[in-house]
Amino acid sequence: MNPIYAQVIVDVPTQQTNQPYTYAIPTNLFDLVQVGMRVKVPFGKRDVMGFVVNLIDQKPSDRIQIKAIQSVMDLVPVLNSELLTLSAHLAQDVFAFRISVLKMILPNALSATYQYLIQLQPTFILNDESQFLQELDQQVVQLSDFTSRQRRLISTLNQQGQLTVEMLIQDRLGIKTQRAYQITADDDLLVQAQLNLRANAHQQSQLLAFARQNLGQAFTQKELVEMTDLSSGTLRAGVSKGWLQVLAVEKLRRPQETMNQAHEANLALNEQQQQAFEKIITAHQNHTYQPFLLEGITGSGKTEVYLQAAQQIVQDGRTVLFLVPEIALTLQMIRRVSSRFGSGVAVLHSGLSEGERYDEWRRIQRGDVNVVVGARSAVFAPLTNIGLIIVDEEHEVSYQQQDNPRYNARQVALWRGEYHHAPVILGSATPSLESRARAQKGLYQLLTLTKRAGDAHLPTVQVVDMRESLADNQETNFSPELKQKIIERIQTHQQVVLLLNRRGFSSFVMCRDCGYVPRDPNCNLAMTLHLDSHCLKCHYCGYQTTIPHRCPQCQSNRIRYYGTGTEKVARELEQILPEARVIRLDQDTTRKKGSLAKALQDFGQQKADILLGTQMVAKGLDFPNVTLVGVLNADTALGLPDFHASERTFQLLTQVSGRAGRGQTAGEVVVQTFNPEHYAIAFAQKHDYEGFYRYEMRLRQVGQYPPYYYTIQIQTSDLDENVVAVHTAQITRWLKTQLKKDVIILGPSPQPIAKLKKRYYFQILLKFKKPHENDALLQELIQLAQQIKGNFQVNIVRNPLTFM
DNA sequence: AGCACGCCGACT
DNA sequence: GTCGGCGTGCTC
Repeated sequence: MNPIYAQVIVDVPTQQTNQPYTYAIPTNLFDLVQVGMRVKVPFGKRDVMGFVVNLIDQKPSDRIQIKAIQSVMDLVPVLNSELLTLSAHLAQDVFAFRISVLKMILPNALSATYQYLIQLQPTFILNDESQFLQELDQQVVQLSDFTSRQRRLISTLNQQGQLTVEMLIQDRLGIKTQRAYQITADDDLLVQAQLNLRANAHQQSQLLAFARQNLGQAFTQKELVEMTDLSSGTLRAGVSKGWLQVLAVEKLRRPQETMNQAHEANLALNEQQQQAFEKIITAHQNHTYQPFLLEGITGSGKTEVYLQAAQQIVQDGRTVLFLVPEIALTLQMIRRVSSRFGSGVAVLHSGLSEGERYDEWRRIQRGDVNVVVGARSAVFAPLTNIGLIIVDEEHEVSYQQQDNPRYNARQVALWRGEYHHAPVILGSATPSLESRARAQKGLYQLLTLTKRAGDAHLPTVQVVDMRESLADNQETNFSPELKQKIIERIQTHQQVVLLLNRRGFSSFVMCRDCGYVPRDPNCNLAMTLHLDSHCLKCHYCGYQTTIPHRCPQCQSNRIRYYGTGTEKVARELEQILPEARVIRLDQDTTRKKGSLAKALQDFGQQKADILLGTQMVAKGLDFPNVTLVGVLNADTALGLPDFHASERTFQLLTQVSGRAGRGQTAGEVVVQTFNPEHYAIAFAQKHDYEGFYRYEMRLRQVGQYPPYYYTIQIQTSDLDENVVAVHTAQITRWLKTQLKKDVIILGPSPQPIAKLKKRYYFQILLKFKKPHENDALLQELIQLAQQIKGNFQVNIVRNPLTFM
């Protein structure tokens, strides 16, 4: 029997509607409705968009009244069964609504817009109240254009027949078309036309000649004009005489970076690269899911391994998904991939316009491409037959989406690799502890690259103790050592990269004399400065204390918050080195599209001596003439109230050190710090990732942090401070009775000041051993919290990266 | 989300 | 008495 009911996820993102609704398929839509398509369905008093997730032949229950699907929005499904399954899995995993996940997976262009067509009828009576309707400059409106009072009036007038309201659900964006001509006449007719032509009608004669040679074919207007040198007027004449027919053909909006890339040749692999390559290919040939952790020092040629493996997979007829972090270097990497794979590449990243993104997505959807390269959201590319997934710089936090749905692209990549029985390469010079630990356990296969390409060596790293530099009470960003080395480089026309670490900027207190940072006695994490309430607070467990005026360690009174900006540093540079040409790179200077690329290009062409920037200068830049890297303040991230602080600092220092000495001349790195003995800095100095890994893992184990424990953050909020406090305490009590004894509960800990939209926030933190052991309970918590009246809200974050 | 229902205070 | 404020509940 034919399925006559469709289960639909409706476009209403609430807890109560987070379930499939059953609709009847009317007979005229019988052959049209398929799983994975978007449909318009009546929902309550209005129509909404929805996704068909299942077809069934029986009502799930006799008690419910069933409505019929109104219309189908797609000709072919926009979601295949893999992505539908993934959406269900992700919704569970990140505690998000299924509809939010479905919409996130698709390009924005396919998210419905809800509009209304309002037409005034002859019976319309104009008065003060209804005047706004008369004054509407267009008939198509959005509900948000009106106040609730106006909406009420529209509804009344509609009932009285004074106006009609029609609902329009549309794609946010259409398919762009281009005028084209098809040669529809047969040869006889064209010959006849040629005979009847006036002798001086050269243009038309030329058109007829062209048409006879290309019978039945179609060309865009642009192509025709270029090929024949005819005017568009002649073409129109051809149409009116019945030789040609006008049609609209699809015009794909292609991102600029994919165009006209010169082909790049393969480089020879060294022995280590070759070994890594072969292991990956073997997994591919065996058609098995196998994650690889490719741990290769900076400059060891990880990219070459990715690209050659990808080539092999493409040759074998399967497709490749290549993820790069959303950083300054995304475009550079995309160009490189494009240059190897030509027109078979699609790109997806945040810099695309909605139209470009939609069109690239459609090229993938139809199977026109075999390689997709892009940032976080590219992990949802509708590729079929995936043979390899690459996650470059797998430790990057930008793979984690920071707002709901908070998915992690690296995790999704592994999920898809498993689904397609394909190898997944996680590559990094400084793998995340989590991934490295999994390699240790044998869950991932570890591949290592320890040699730099060519003759290049890793740079020497000098650590400068800023406590000494600042002893003479000068507030400078430059130690004498760094100053001296910069001067030398500029005199010999070499280039310098300076990193000003802004992460954790001025959010904590540090002693300028001894580097002491107040830490919370329970968690041993740096406490966050709250200037408004004049206190220091541990965001992890809620411990709170006053701001010290004297350093408890050395009794100095120079204990204060710490921070500086690139602008300030640039001014100081100008004083020290007036002749140096400096390019500044930070959020402010790179906000405009293309300005970052321009700045990097200028630096590459040596139009400047010094590149001064924030985190974005640390990753992936490859300038052979850079022989000195200076880190102005290595410490700031260490002050973050986050157990990842050391890991982030080590990664940043290692990555930025990798920018020096990529050419013939050896490189040097100067790291300025108030904590010269800190292990993250010491291991980075020795380029010793493995040493850092072992040391940090011991600390994580003792402190009961990931990767030894999984974490869940339960965020609660309300407009009323007392209400949220009471409910959060209640939830904590409930959790204590429900959770297993070995689950560690931290908190509740309040955020003392109302944050966004005047809401007050609390958090509870759970630490536990098995990844999904509390999922059912947390779902139950969401259900329970939903029944609480008022503005109280609960939000659950898996593996949080920040703790308020 | 958006819409109706229903309860309460402020007005022709 | 009724208009309209908003809290509450439902949508196949």
